[in-house]
Amino acid sequence: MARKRGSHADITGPRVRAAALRLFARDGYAAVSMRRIAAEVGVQAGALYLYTPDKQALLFDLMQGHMEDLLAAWGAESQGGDAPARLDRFARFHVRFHLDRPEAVFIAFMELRSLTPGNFAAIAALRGRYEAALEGILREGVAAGAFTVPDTRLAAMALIAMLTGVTTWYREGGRLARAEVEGIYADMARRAVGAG
Amino acid sequence: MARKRGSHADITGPRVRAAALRLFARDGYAAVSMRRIAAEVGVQAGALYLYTPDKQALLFDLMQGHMEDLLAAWGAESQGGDAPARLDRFARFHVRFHLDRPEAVFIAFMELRSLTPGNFAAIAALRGRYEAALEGILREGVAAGAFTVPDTRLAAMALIAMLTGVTTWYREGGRLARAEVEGIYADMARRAVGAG
DNA sequence: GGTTGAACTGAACGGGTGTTCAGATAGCTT
DNA sequence: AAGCTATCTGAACACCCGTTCAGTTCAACC
Repeated sequence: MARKRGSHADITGPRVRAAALRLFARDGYAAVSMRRIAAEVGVQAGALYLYTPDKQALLFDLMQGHMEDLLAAWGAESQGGDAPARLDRFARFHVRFHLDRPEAVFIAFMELRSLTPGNFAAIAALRGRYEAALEGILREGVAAGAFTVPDTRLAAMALIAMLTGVTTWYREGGRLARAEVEGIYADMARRAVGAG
Repeated sequence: MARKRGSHADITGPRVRAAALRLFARDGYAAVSMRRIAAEVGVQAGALYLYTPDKQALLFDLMQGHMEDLLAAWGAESQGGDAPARLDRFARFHVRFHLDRPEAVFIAFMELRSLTPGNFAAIAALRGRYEAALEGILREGVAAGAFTVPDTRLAAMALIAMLTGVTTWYREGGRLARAEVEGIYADMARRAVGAG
C-alpha cells in the first residue's frame, strides 16, 4: 500500500508534532519510540521522516517553539507600569500561560537533558531571556525601593519555580478556579519580594 | 572468568545503587541501560540481578529510600515552636536537605512517571505525608492569626516548589554560601504566607 | 587443604530501537 | 484521460534492550 486517502502534509505534520508533544510529556522522550508516535498519527514510522530529520529535531522544535511562544506572549503583555504592577502581571501571565499548555511546559522543563549539547545551549539561552525579564522587574523594584530582595537572581529563580509548580497540582474543574489561582500566586509572589 | 578479586556483596550492592542514582539523575531512567550501570560498577550486566530483582525495583528503592530519609530527617527536626518558627525551620531544612542530595531529589521529582502504578502510589503517599507536614504548619499559623493564606494546600505546594527549585540553579562554590541561600529562602517563604 | 557456596561471567533469548529506501498509490494538474 | 509527484508503506539495516542461566572462580570455613 502507499498513500492514504485524504492524506496531506498540512494535516500530518501538525499531527506528528501534537502526538510527539503528548507522548513526550506523558512518558518522556527516551521512553517514546518513533513507532509509537507514528501509531498515534495512524502512519508507519518511516513516514515521520517526511516531517522531521530525526527524533532529536522533533524534540528540539517542540521546545524551541514553546520557548519562543512564551517570550513572544510575555513581550506582548509586559509593557508599561511600575515594578509592582509588572510583577503582578508577570505572575498572572506565567500561571495562565503554563496552565494553558501543561504538556509543553512539562517537556521544556524535564527534557533539557535529552537535548544534544548544541540544542541544549539554544534552549538554555531562550530560558535565560525569560528569567532575565523577571529579574529586570525585580531589579527595577529594588532600585525604586518597592521590593526587598537581597539577591535578585535568586529571587527570580525562586519565583519562577514557585509559579511553574502550579502545573504539578492544578486540575481543571477542581476546588479552585483559574482566576483565583492566578490571584493567589500573584499575591504570594508580591509578598515574597517584600512588596506592600 | 567469574568472581573478581576482593569482590563482596557488601561493597557491590551500594555501588550499584550509587551508580544507578548518578546515571538516572543525569540521563533519566529510560535512557540508562542495565549494561551502562554495570559498566560503571565494573561488572557484567547479569551481576546486577544479584542486587535487584529488576530495573524498576532499582528505581523504586532509590526513590522510596530518599522519601523515607526525608520524612525521618524532618521528623527529627520538626518538634516544638509556634507556626512561624516551624515554617522557618521547615524552609531551612528543606533547602539544606535538598542541596545535600541533588541527585536523589532530581530523581524523586522527575521519575515518578517511570514508576509502575503500584510503585507510583507508594511514592505519592510518602510525598503526600511530607506536603501534609508543611500544610499542617500553615493551617496552624492561619488559626493562630500568624499567617494570611487563602488556601493552605495551594500555599504548601507553592512553597515546596519554590524551595525545591534551589537545586536547579545552586552550584557549590558559587556567589552565595549555603547558609545565605537557606536564610533568603526562609525569608521569602515567611513573607509569602504573610508572616511579619 | 579440601569443600562449599557466594559472586560473577559470558553468551544467549526474544524483542525493540532509530533510520533508510525502493516501490506503490492517491489526488492534483494539464 | 494521462501523467506527475507528494505521500506513505513495508521491509530491512545494524544495534541495543532487560533478563536468564549454566558454568567458573575465589574466599571463607571445617
